[in-house]
Amino acid sequence: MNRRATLKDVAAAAGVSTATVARVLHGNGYVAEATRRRVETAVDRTGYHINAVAQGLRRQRTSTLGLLVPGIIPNPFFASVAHGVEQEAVRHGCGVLTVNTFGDPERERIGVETLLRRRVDALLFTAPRHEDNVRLARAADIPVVQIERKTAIDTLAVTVDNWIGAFTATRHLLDLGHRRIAYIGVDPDRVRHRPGAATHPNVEQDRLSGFQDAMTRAGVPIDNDLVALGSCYYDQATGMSNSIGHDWMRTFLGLPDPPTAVFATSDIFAAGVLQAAYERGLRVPDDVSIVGFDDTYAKFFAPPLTTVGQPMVEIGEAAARLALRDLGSLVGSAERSLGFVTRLIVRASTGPPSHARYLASANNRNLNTVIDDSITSRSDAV
Amino acid sequence: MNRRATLKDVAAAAGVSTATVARVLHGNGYVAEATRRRVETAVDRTGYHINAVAQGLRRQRTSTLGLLVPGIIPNPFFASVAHGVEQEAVRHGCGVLTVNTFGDPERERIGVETLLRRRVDALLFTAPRHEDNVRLARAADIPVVQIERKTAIDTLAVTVDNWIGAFTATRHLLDLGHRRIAYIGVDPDRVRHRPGAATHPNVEQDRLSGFQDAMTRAGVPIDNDLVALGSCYYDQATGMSNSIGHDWMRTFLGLPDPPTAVFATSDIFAAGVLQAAYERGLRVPDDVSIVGFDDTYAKFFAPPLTTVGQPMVEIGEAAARLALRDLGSLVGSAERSLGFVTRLIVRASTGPPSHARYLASANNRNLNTVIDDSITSRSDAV
DNA sequence: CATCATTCTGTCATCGATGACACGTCGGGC
DNA sequence: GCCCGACGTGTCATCGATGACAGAATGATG
Repeated sequence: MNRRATLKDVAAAAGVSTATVARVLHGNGYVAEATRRRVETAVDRTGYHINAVAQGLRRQRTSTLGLLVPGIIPNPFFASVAHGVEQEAVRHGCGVLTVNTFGDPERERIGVETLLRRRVDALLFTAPRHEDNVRLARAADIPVVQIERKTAIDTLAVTVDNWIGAFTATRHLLDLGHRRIAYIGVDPDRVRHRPGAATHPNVEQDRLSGFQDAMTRAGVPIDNDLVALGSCYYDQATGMSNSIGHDWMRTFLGLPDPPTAVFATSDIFAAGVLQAAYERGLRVPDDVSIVGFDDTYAKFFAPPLTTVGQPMVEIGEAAARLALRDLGSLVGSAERSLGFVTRLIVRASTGPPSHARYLASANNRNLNTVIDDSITSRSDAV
Repeated sequence: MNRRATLKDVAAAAGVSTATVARVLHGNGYVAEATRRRVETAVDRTGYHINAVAQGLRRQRTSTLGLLVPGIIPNPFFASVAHGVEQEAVRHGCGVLTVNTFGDPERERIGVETLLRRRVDALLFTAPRHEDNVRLARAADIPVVQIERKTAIDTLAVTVDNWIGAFTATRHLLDLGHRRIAYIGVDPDRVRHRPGAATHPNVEQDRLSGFQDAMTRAGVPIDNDLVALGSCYYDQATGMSNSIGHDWMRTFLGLPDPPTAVFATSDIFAAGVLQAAYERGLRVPDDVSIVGFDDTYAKFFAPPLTTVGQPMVEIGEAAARLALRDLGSLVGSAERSLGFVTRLIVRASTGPPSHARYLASANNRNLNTVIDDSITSRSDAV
């Protein structure tokens, strides 16, 4: 079995024409029962596997989605989205070609060109980095989906409401009685002013606004000393983004009046916060409460972290579905954009501040909240 | 620009034949300077991207690797390996088609067939699940690489020495003065007796043996109450593998003479151990030392975990290189199998047991060890 | 001036599957 | 006996790039 069997080989083995074999393979057209059986045994005997390359050329359809991700390391968020995309694609008989861009516009461009060359049926950008690249994809006349972030180019899109996520998390802390709440996030301005960058949703701005709005509505003043804005979510070189949370938390703890709660806009930032707290011998949530974002690492920490969960797998699935639907009917009949919401997942890292423990009680307003008792039940840890 | 431009379109636009355009594109054969320029502008003007599908059919080579992974969730080990594969593939101008098998033999089979249909140039199995599937791939006459685990079928392979990893970790704890050391791992027998399963290296057996051998050589008896053997690394349904570590640690802590150190064969097991310790108000490493495995989550924990690191990205890269080299020269001139070693990464979760703190000192033998001071320096935490 | 190597370009069969089309054989209804 | 629809099967152009081959033009050499 040196050369792979072709349709022709099978046809010869079964003593029929290639058209008949094709009919058997795809189950369309008329084929006599006896012939069908003869062909089927011939297929088995020759170990024939249809050649998807030739098929793709002929059909002008490869049943392949192209997926661009900034890097599945170190952020498991993208791994989960990619997983969702793959899962949904497989359900539709499609494969997924994944390209890592490392968040670099140039690599992203190369990725787009590679995928266009390979004639993917649709192109999915996760956190697109430069609008020129999205435009390039658009020009190829295939469905394009932007996930999580969106450049100025109009395409299909799947996004998440970050404002409500941040708002709910902050509100949760306020409801517990916290007043000195620190925020560790990324500076919206630095992201905004990158040329060609994604503009909507403005993830960083929305998270910051959600925090600010919750504070303001509760009549709690925001102490600028407690608002830490970095330049990015993780360091490309070292990947050590937890050091960002760690360093800021150390700074906070050096303040005359340190925060009783910290809201970090990523589980990895929160990891650093937790580490700094641990170093000082602080108990969580007894001495300080911590909320993360993403629900990636959160449940593995000690204590398991309260966090703002994003439906990562569902996002990926929705993106794939959007792309594949658009493949079917070119008229954009249904919606071209899907929005998801976050949910606050309450685990064991948040509780009332020590000085206000007495007013704890159950005035914890319910606003899109889930209690995760899976491992360390709340009562267990407090 | 409704239809994508083809070679013919470019040729027409430049007033030459398709052969000439091809020559310009690939830079081989003779082309007059003036013609070359004319063709190049025609390429730009038409927005031409070579059709890799047609190219693949003609050349009988798709420049695509097929990668089977049990699932990039919840285990980031596979995500990192996949990342390495992708990175190396891109360097060689190849793409990667990834299929998740969820560790299910049947899904693995379907994945192999899908990838064979798509005529990938090589097939990489990460933790192959059933030897029949590997055999199926072998029959297709393309390079096959088995990563991390290996079935009875002979192919190219990339593996890691787990024995030395477990041995070193245990030795590290012994050197620190620990005698009551618990082991949380997976039962080698349950894995071994799965039909068609991977047999080499026997990851579970090697890790257990490494632990046992280190203890035995140090003359320390093994308490079977402190050896926990589960059935798998993570629960397919819930993915909550940290509960395994959590539950076992609770059991250990209920013992009359609890362990002073725990060696868990996965960072996620270790996460559960850490959580259980935290619930009891124990300090790490002051009250109990913890060592993990994989170096996936380890550095994000509080305190950052001492762990046995596996060179995940390098493994992926090596696997891709092996596959691609074999593509070039069909004669297996060089080695057909690559072995990697683990390294012990010492962070802040291990220290001398409290009753033996006085004999701590620096008799910490060096055996393939790395000290990671990146965040929480050791002295800082102890 | 003949010869030959070098440079430059075009023609066309091929990779393997597809599906429109044509052709042939039934059996039933008129 | 004729016509028509339902079956059953084969032929062949096509998708787009490739590269072997042939042919043509140019310049150099004896």
